Amino acid sequence: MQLRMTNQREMILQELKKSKEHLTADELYERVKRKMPRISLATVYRNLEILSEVGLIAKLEVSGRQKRFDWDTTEHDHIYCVQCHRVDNLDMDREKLGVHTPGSINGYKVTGFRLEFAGLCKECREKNLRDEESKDGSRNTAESHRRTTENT
Amino acid sequence: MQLRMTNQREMILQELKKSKEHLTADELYERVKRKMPRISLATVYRNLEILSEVGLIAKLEVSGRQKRFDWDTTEHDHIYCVQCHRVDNLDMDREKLGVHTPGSINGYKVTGFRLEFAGLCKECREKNLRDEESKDGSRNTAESHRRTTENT
DNA sequence: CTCCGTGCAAACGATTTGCACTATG
DNA sequence: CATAGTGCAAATCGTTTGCACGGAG
Repeated sequence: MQLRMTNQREMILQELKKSKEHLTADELYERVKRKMPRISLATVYRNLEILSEVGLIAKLEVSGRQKRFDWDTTEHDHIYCVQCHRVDNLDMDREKLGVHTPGSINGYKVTGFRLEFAGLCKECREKNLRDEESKDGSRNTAESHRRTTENT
Repeated sequence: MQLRMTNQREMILQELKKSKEHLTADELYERVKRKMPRISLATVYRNLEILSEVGLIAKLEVSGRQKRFDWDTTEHDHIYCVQCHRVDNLDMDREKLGVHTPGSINGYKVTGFRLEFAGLCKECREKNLRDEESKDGSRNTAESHRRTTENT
């Protein structure tokens, strides 16, 4: 199974690197489509998959949501915004963190770990502040988190 | 919006706790169905969602795949098997790990982190050994991970 | 008796796949 | 010129939702 460098593959790779963001397949599709209008979403998916298998890009599986793809294939951790779901790279080095990949835990042969910080990004925090101000004294959005029956 | 403890809700909760595993919605559905054949998958989803919002169970979003649910709501990390995707609890405490939730990174206000180890579970390792032995000298399964064009 | 919860089916969003065609190496 | 890759549409997978009915409080 020989790899061929097709125009669409090259374009996908190039757009991903250019963006410097962690794009989802369809975000990338939208961008690539601007230059190659006939490209199909399936092609984007297929190429992202292949490119990540081959090590040219990295596949990111952050907390439940859509997969994102990373142009930066060196090992690093991420932080994502719980509100807008953007993902950023962290450049803190893993050594300093104190987490080390142990040889084994619970019968597992450990191959690595994923450390992922969650928080509110600057933009969302600022946005929230603005919203808070304009809405004045009514801060009960969505979630309620009530506690009930507590069985056991 | 008052929470009611219906039979199906109770059953779901009970089966999840009984299993001591991190089940997906449909795994749990299969189990509950054995005792309540008319229950619907949608009910299981709805309840898992509600129960986790309310804090009776925990929702787990581990590396890309299906959501899993955890009877254990205390804060702890996980390890999952890259081969069979089972998930186990880790009881190492976070203090000892050296990772602390910093106040802020990269403009984010950090609210927490998720640490997730990956590895091969005992069962899969044993299985692989067995397979290896019987197949003798032919270890090229699936993945090849060849490197190609390396642009930039 | 009030609504929260249910079952069902249909809708959904993300991703994958089968197919006939195209183009890279 | 063989066959990896493409575009398209349909299929699949996990999950959510609208609706009319049922049962907990």
